[in-house]
Amino acid sequence: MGTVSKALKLLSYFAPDRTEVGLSDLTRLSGMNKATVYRLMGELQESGFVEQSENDRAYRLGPQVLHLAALREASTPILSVSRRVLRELSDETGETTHVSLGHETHVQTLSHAYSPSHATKVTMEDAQTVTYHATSSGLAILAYADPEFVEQVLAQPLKAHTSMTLVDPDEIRAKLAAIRETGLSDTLGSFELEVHSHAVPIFGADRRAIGALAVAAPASRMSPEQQETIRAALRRAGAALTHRIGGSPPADYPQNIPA
Amino acid sequence: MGTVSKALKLLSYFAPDRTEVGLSDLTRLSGMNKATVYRLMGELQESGFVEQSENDRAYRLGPQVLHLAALREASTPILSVSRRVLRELSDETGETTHVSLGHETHVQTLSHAYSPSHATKVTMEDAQTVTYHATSSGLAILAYADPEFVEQVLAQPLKAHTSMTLVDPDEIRAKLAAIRETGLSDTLGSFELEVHSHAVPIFGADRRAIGALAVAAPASRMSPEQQETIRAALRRAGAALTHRIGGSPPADYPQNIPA
DNA sequence: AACCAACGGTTCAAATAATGAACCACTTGC
DNA sequence: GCAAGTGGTTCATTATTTGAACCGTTGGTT
Repeated sequence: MGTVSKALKLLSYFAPDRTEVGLSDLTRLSGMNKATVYRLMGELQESGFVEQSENDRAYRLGPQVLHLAALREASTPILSVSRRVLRELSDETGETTHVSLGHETHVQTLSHAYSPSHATKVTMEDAQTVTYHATSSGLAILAYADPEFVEQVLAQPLKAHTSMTLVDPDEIRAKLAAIRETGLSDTLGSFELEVHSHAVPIFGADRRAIGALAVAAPASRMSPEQQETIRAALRRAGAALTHRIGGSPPADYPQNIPA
Repeated sequence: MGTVSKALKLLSYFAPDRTEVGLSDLTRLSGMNKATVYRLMGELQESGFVEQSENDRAYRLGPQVLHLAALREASTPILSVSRRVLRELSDETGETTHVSLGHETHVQTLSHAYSPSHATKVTMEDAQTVTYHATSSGLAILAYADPEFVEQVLAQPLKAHTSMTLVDPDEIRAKLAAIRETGLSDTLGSFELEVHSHAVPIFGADRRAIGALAVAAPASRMSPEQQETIRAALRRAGAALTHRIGGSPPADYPQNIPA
């Protein structure tokens, strides 16, 4: 692993529940030498990727990441576009919605929206890291990913988040095939019990799945009618989001599924 | 310069008008060896900071920057908060508004809002890089920056963007002192002719200026009354933004300026 | 069709930068 | 006043980065 990768890996230890990290923590988390971490963080700081708290000297992400994100948005505006799509989808379905992006080994939630319709709802945090195999979003992405990428994901240890999580690679492959039939994935309690989640893949300009759009609802509220509402709304919203970021679904993506 | 800094410097060549850059371009822009650029970009790609176009192999910023920005927003939500502040300020003043962040050698616009009030307005792009000395935002930040930082900025060559740009360090120092009197900066045509811009600094938790909030209007529309409206609105909005990101103005910041 | 220039990508000995054990100064809790 | 934690620093050893020259392709010109 090159020096640059090591430095960037240090950035990955920031998380929603750990927005500030000290030098010693980073050293432990990364397993690198303290002097190395210190120097790398110093370089990251010079470039504005992290900044240091005045009093306790803990590191936090710096303003430079906002700048780069603004630039990325200028070319591929998935965030700003998805915000509106999420808002509409939440209003339409009355449930919590979110978009996620597929990464090398995991899926990251990017943005979410709540609906005021119900007092009980699935709550979310942005920038959460979740697994491919246990989430409807992750499975939706996998269903339209390169087969070798799927195998790479399935070759890793698959954690059983709940008793409902699919951890058998063969079962997951079957599930992915089923998802490809409809273009829509759903999981019941496989990441968190009592949560019934539906998702559709979002495609980039190269017709590959780059992320997913999802609706998460309490299982208790998931009547067959509600499920049909969600599936229809999700299909429309997903197609809209894919289109508005300049992407296109692959030729074999089920376009017009009759009710 | 360490390897990490070199890699991160490569990211700085992305701009609103150059969202995709090829290997040879990066080599020329950075002055580094092609093999070096290739390897560094490869590492940036592995970490998801950039991705490569399928057809022409040009690099563009990757999804990882969005993830980090979402995290940064979770701890210091300047972007999401500023969006609302900008909206209100634009509605109130009828003009274009924007927030910028101060960096080592330059200022970067982060987000902006337009007003529908007038057909003619100042147009903006997010993630633009501008100079400290020629913009009201930059001067507002400098007025509340460390004196040594000010000298560092003034020691660089100061480009005359227009005939109105202040380029004499002494004149700029005088201007900064004047800004400190009122806590508000304005420039007329110093970055672009015919644009009259007002700005207030935004302070972080450590009471240092981290950025600026600005209103940019066509000079022709800037009557004394309109100017007073803008100054008052800007003062309020700036205080609100500083407060809502968890920051505080320094003790010597003029708080309640009578009209 | 032959040419040329520019592109992305690759190689490997030489040069340079990264590394890590041990260190210091400081703060916190007992 | 001790012990254990913190952030920060040093410097000989080591491993990585570097860059000139290379290859294969592509697209435009003669």
